Amino acid sequence: MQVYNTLTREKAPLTPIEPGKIRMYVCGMTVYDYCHLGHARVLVAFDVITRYLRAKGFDVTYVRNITDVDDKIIARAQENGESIDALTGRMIDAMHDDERKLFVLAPTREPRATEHIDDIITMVSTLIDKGYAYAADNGDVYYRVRKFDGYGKLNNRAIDDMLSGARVEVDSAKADPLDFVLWKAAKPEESAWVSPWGPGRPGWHIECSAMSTCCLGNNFDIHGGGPDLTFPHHENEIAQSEAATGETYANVWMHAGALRVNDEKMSKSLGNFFTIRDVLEVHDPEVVRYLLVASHYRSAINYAPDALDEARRSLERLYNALDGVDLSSEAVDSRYSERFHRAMDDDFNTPEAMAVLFELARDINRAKKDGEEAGALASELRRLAGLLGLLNYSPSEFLKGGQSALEITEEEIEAQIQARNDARKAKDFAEADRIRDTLAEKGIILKDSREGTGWVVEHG
RNA sequence: GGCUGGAUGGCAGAGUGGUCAUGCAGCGGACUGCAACUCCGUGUACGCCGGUUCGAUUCCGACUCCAGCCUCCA
Repeated sequence: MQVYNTLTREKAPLTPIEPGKIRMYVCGMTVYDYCHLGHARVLVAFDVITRYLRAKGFDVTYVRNITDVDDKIIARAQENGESIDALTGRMIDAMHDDERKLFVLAPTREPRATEHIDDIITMVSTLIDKGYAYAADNGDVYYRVRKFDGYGKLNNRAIDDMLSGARVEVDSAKADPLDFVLWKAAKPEESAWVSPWGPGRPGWHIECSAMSTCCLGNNFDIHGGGPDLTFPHHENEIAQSEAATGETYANVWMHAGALRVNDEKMSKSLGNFFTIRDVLEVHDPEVVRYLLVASHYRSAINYAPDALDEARRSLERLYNALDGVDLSSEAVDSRYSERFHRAMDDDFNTPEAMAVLFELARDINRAKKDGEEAGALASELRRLAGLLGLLNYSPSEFLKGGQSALEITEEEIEAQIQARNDARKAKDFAEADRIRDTLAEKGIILKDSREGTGWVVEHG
């Protein structure tokens, strides 16, 4: 199993710290708003990684935090005129709902920053004791970046290069512009936690260091996150944790690629982001998931309207292959499985793994055509796709899906099909075609076969 | 400016030192009353210039262009 490590910028064999076990931490959401497609990308990427590692027999402990204390949360709660707890509670529920819809399995643990304030305070104290942090006059506590030798190693950056680009902060209590905040003093009106440095709340970076260490130990296997977290967030986590514990923090750093919208960066500041729930209003969750899995996890994905339509048509091919085949038989054909695993073993190469799925589909279709038993192949297709979290539905569920939008019931469709088949028997093809066209206008596509007439719902 | 990663057929997207990615779309054929599904066939694709090699899209070097990070963001 080869995995690309952002820290070394190369693939290397994955060697668990404890044989057979993988301890993984992924930076989760700041819960002040609904999750957007960029979140979906990260969620799905690490879901596939977890599913596959487990399928390979690893005992995976997957920890993904929730940031439920932060400036943006405070601001948004105020804006909405609701309490912080009400806001974060609502957003956490919504996030779980989005995840389930996208077939993302729940992480093993989901620690919340507010539940780890003591651990955070302990770590900040340790950093102060070791000389890596200092309490400033304004009540903030800062990390002394220049004190940590390895600073910049994740991003291959020299400290002095950063200085030239650093923003000049007019009104700062920092001893050095590069220093970053570990503990923020509360403003008079704000709710705050008691600390040795006065009332305040944790800085963003420290919570991940504290929670990952608490849940997984000082040294763990994989640390993941979105593409824009490598700097400064992950760089700062390394500085905090390694200074505090004296041990190597995460062995492997994994970062998902960016998700772009119509060839533009998707960002809060540009305001062009799609929430997951908006997209799922219009598109089947598995279609969205397919789109995300069809590219390698590290490459950029461009989200565009056409891309989802194409994803649906590709998925239809897979479901069409499964359609009408008995899926109860045992899946055993090592040829496909071997190739699938070879692809996934190479840094989770999902596009290549999916090529195997489509070859399976073709072989199933050939077998069906030749009247051969296709059950074992179909079961294999379903099993392998399941490792990617795909083909969760029955073929008819998927192919006949989206009926809620239809203005015709299943009974009416069946009645029309019967009427058409009567017309066909009577060689009244004009009438038969008229019925078929009428149904087509309503989004119902008929499929004649030896076994009878079936139907699917047309999309797009 | 610094760092990182890209440039593959109409589109999406893997990969490889020398016969095949895969999907969508297109075209031709088969099946069908006609369709849909499906099957078979089909495309001088690898940014540009040099080098290494019997042979490079794949290795090396230069160049051009693009994106991300360096500021809250997954």
